[in-house]
Amino acid sequence: MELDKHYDAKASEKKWQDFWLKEKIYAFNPATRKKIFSLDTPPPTVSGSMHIGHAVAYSQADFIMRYRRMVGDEIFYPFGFDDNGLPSERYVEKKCGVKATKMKRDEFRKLCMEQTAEAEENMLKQFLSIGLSPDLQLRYRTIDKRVQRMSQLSFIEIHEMGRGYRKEAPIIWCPECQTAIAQVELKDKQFSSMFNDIVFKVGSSNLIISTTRPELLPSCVAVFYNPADERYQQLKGKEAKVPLMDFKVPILEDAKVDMTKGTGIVMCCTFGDQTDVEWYGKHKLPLKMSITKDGKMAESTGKYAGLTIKEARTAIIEDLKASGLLKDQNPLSHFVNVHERCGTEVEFIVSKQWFVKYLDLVDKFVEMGNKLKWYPDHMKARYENWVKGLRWDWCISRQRYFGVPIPVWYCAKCDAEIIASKDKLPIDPLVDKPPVKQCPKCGSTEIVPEKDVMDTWATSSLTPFIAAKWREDEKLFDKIFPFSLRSNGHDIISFWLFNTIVKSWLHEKKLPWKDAMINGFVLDPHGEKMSKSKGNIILPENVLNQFCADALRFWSASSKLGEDLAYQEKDLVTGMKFLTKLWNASRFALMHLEDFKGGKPRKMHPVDLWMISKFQDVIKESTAAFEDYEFSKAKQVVENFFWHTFCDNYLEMIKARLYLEDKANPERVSAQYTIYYVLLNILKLIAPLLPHIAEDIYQSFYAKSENDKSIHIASWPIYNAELKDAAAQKGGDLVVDMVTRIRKFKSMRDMSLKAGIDVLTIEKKFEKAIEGFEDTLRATTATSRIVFGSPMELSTEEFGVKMDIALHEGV
RNA sequence: GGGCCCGUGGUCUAGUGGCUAUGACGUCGCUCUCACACAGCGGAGGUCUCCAGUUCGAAUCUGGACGGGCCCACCA
Repeated sequence: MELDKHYDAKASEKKWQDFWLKEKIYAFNPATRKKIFSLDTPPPTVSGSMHIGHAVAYSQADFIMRYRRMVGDEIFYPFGFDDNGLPSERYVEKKCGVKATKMKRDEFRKLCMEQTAEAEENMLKQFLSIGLSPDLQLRYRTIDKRVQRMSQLSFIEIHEMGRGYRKEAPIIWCPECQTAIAQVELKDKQFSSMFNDIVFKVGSSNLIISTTRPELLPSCVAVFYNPADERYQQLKGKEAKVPLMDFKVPILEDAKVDMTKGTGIVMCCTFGDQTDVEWYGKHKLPLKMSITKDGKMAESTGKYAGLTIKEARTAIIEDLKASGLLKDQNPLSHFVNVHERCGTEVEFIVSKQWFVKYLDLVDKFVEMGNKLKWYPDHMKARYENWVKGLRWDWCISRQRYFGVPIPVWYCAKCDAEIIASKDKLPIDPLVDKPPVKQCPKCGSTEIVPEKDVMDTWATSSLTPFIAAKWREDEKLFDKIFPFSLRSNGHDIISFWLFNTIVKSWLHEKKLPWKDAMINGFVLDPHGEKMSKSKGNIILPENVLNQFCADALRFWSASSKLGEDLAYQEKDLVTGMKFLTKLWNASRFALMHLEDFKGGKPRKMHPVDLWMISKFQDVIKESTAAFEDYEFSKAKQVVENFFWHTFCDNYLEMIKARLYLEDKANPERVSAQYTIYYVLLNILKLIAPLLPHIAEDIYQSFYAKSENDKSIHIASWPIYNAELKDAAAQKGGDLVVDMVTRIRKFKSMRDMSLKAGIDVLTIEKKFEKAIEGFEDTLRATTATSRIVFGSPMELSTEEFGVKMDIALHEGV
């Protein structure tokens, strides 16, 4: 079968994607006896569409899986979506024009279920359109009933271990969105503000304190100075009267106070910032909340009650001025934490939260990190840096709507926790009945449900469990767990990767995977991070439209593992050119293979031995690179060999033999055998990276003789030392070198490359080395006669060959 | 402030001790040679960020400086 003149990438990609699904090329066989290779990829959050970073990261993981499949492993390659939590809520609110806070919880959850399910179908199509090869039988959603059950089971087991506990803790709250938010949802924003020097009284003397948040005076619970600060030693143990307020607060020491800032004295309010939260805990300070959940001043603030934060700030400044307690005002510009979504300054409020106790396990987690094999190696340092910096237990409750409910009720009287029974999971305490009618502690019949849901990481940290059916299918789980490979971006080492290790340790006392492959970010052409506000977002669908999936993958394969990758359109163009070149070279090769009967000829031409010998090194290097997850190196090696050695040199060198009149001439058959073998194996080596075109060419010609239903389940080429031929390799390299030299000679004289050479005189000492290559050398350089003697004129740089070139007359 | 990574022709990049530093894009010249002009052949273009050290020898190792990136901490 002949290939069409032009490769229609779009049609081909669609066609083979459908084929792979239909033929179940990626199906995992649970009954397998083969070695299992399993992958745990990040379940994308449901944002409505795949972004370019996804496309690159998932392609990179896919390269490895396609390679392992060809090597002969049984592939366990699940694919999931993380529908829990904020991103989904945001997506739904935006898409449907609703607000979670203004809806009934049930209705909102129902809407989220419908919308995320729909969005996931679309996203899945996008992910498949770049040629990923997961087994869709292994698809999961983190909001699925079975996943909810698993997540709640994990919660209960952790509780049984004595590691789940509930306590009052300050949480980050967005007054605008009326919701608790996580630290990762914070953003720095620069504000111009005012440093207000206000007067606290200690006895009759003045103590000046600088603050940007005078409205928090009603919440003031202490003032601090640095124990090393000699100016304030005499204040120890004394109390300060808070201006405008009717109370005094203790003066305390803390090393965290910056002596150089303001007057070196700072007031602590519950709560102005993270440090206040810390001091509140550390110094056991009382709680005085001045700000309510809707961002207004609380009843307790007396005359300021009901004002917004800004109004209160102005009012208090005015009152301070009127009382002569405002000494000075200095404008300053500082960074404040705002909610990334609405840009509102966040507040801290206190409520009861669920925690997982794990600070005592830090050493264990470090040890686990050491056991994991990191690719690249240095990414381990980031993990360790994070683990060693942990200061708090893991807060897993969220005051949100769309997530896995915390499976607990409480006694309204004594606050006893009533945990759901394991065999009833999943449950929603707001809907389902508690397992007991009355409180086991105090006997009260008044039982209230928990409203909070779990942090999305509490569930998505279970992805290996989810995919391998932990506590569901123990036989399968034992086979799969621990996984072979985890792939994720370096930005979520401290979240997803770390949390997964935590859960895996708690439940199974094992590392969840053997290897971790960490990929970089996609940046814009200038090397900057993409963001909506900068307007420099590259949409994968545009890339796919303008180019194609294989080109996108080709570009994705060009980044070294762990390194960031800048989007350069020219790299996509390069990918397209490569596809064209591969197509054309194959077209040429297959044209000459139509009458090839198969089988290795007894006598191989030296040029063919040269080619096959050189190709062994390519197999070796490419395989080694894939084993180390170095797909960029694998790509480079094959790309370079294919384009330059195979096309530019080898195909040119065998043309004369291919066009021989006598089709059965052994020299021709030797060349046919060689292209059959080398091209097939080049296709295999490139198949993990460019699955569509490799399949297309394979199916057009090789499938009928190779018997594998798809190139992606064909066997990976194996390095064969017996095919290494030192003599042929030397001779071939020498000839290539001479050809280059002669091409240069002609090029410098503006001559056509087919311009004839009468006599080519080559230094005698090379006669033996190029024995058998003379005809090839003559044909490739349009030389009539080669003689060996003592020439003077040209010498090649690499081998020191000396040649004379006597041109035809009149050329 | 702490940790990690990076700094190679105009642009991107390979190379982790050794002959005249790899390749791609761009650029210039030639060639429409029977797979491919989305090509081929050839040319020009680099004090390998800087300084000091180790070494017979450093882009490569060590120390420092400068510049860029990411994560964390801080932000009264």
